[in-house]
This record gives sequence, C-alpha cells and structure tokens, in this order.
Amino acid sequence: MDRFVSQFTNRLDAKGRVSIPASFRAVLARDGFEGLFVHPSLDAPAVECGGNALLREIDQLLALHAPYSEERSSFSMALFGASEILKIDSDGRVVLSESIKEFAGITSEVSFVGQGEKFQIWEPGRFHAHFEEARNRVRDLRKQLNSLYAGPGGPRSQGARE
Amino acid sequence: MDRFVSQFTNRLDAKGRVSIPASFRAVLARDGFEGLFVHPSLDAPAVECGGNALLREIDQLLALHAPYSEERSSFSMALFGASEILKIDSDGRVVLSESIKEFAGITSEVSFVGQGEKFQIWEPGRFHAHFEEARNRVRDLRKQLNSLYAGPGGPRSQGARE
DNA sequence: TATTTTCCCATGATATCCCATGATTTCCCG
DNA sequence: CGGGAAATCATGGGATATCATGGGAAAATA
Repeated sequence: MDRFVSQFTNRLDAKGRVSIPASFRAVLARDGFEGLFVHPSLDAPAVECGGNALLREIDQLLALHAPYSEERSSFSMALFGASEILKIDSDGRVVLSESIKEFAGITSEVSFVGQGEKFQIWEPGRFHAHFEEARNRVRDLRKQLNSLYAGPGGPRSQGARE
Repeated sequence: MDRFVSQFTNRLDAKGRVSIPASFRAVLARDGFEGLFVHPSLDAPAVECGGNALLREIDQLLALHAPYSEERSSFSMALFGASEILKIDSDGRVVLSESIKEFAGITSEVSFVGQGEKFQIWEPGRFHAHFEEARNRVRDLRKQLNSLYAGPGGPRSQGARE
C-alpha cells in the first residue's frame, strides 16, 4: 500500500519519543524521503506529516505565486519557516519538537490519522472532537446531495431544491 | 535533505560569533559553496543567506531585465553591491558584519529561518511579528483560492452558496 | 605594539544509537 | 484445523555522539 490510512494512538515516552505506526513507516519507506517532513496545518490544531509527496504538494502551492512576489514570500515563510524535518530513529520513532507539541496541544499521547498522501498528528481528545464534527458535516452534505439527486430519470421538477 | 527548513534562534557570543544551525550547515555543504553568501533583503529587515543555489536565483532575477538596462544595473547594485561572503569557522560559526547587524536590528540573538533554496536571518522579535503576519496572510489567500475552486466540473457560476 | 581575527580545545545539555522486553500477531507444520 | 514457534511492534533505558557556546592562544592586521 502506498497511502496513509486508518488511525493509531501511541504514547510519548520520557524522552519525548513516539513510535510512528508501522504501516505508516512502510508508506514512508516507499516514498523514499529520509526522515519525516512536518508542518503545522493551516486550518486545524494538527500537524501535517509526510515525505516527498507532501513536499511536492507544498511546491505546487508555492508555484501558484510569482517569484519574488509578496504572496510567494509569505507562503515560503509560513510553510518552510514553520516546517521541520524530524529524524526517524532505528526503531521508527520521532521526537516531537516543543513548538509542534504546543501547536497541537500534545502532552502524553499522539493520534496518527491517515489522509492518503499524508497523515496528521493530533492530541487525541481534540482529534475525536474534530472527527465527530467532520462526521456530522458529511451527513449534512450527503442529505443535500440526496435531495438534489433524482435518479436515472433526471431531476424531478418539484422538491429538488432547498 | 537539500533545502533550508524550519527555524532556530542562536546567541551571539562576546566576539560576535553565532552558530549556523547544524541542519543548515548540512545543506550548505551539499551545495558546495565555500562560505556563506549574504545580502540584505529587498523588502524586509532581514538578510538573505545561501550558497550557489541563492546565487542562481539572483541570476534569474537579473535575467528578467535587459542587459545594460537601468533596471538591471539597479538590481545588480542592490543585490551584489550590498552582498558579502562570510567565512564559516571550523565550528560552523560566522561573524556578522556591523552593517548586517544594523540593517536587521540584531543585537544579542539571531533567528535563522528556512526558505527552501535559501534562509534568512532576523532579529527574533521582528521575526515573530513578521511570521504571524505571513501566516495570517496565507490563511486568507488560501480561503480565496478555496472559494474559487468548485471541483472537477470547473468553477460554478455564482449561486454555489454555502 | 595594540587590536582584531582565526584556530583549537573544553563543556554541559540534548539528541541519537543500540539493545532489551513483553505483548500481539503471523506463520508454519503436524 | 489447531497450537506452538517465530516475527513484529510499541515501549523502555543506558551508553555514546552531536551541538551550541565559551574561552585561550596563535596569527594577522593596522
């Protein structure tokens, strides 16, 4: 498999180390990146993690803006300046920096959440809250979709709209 | 890794020396440039630092303007004229010149900020302010981008509604 | 000669390496 | 199908290496 899927929660040890889930390590190994590339999420108290695939994503985001433009340097500052490359030790563990832990509110446990090309790390409590919220949102969106859809015969005239 | 990433703050010692973060030194070593090429930023109270990769970037910027044009010589003057090559001692430290320290407002501590191809040095207080601003800006820009995107079918006309 | 610059070594704190352990899980062979 | 051996995995801890920083002395500069 070459995607990050599922979620795991591991403990931080006394030295601040935490094991990356084995299945995630397998994806990283295939990706070929040395270490773990991480940066704080722009829209949640979580940290985005990955390898070359994530780096490519950032490059694409940067490429949207002209070189030397103010937007470009803002992105560069906010993304590269806030990123880190964590070393993965021989047992598959990383040490989370203080700034990462503070940003995500992590103290003793870490949740790893697969996101396909990348994964996120969360403080477990915050993650569960966020997860429930996402679930509810999806439910609502599906309801809206269903009410728009009217089957193979094409949209029905009447109740199709809100 | 061959990019400057993350941020570090180190102290100037009594002799005006400051350690370049080890991970940045590793990138510089790979780049192959002897010493550290620096020049004041064109739009912030910061100093741009790097090696051959940074020089290449400057060449590209100059190439945007016609040879012997006034703009070109202005850029060339502003960039190369104000640039320096700092020596890196055997412990990975540099001595910042007076003009650099004055330009950036540096007194006792220096923040090193990764920007991919290059890195910047800042007075820590100024940097934090600038960083927060960049982050907010990026958040706003991203919101604008997201509202333009409407899925594989292309942008929806108008009433896409919340 | 006086002052600054460069080289080299010392040190404490932190990060990294390497091995151990117990709990599952997977595998294999009867 | 079933049960025991082997492999995998998260976690823990001691030993070692790396890093930022400080300072002395040689070398260069004025």
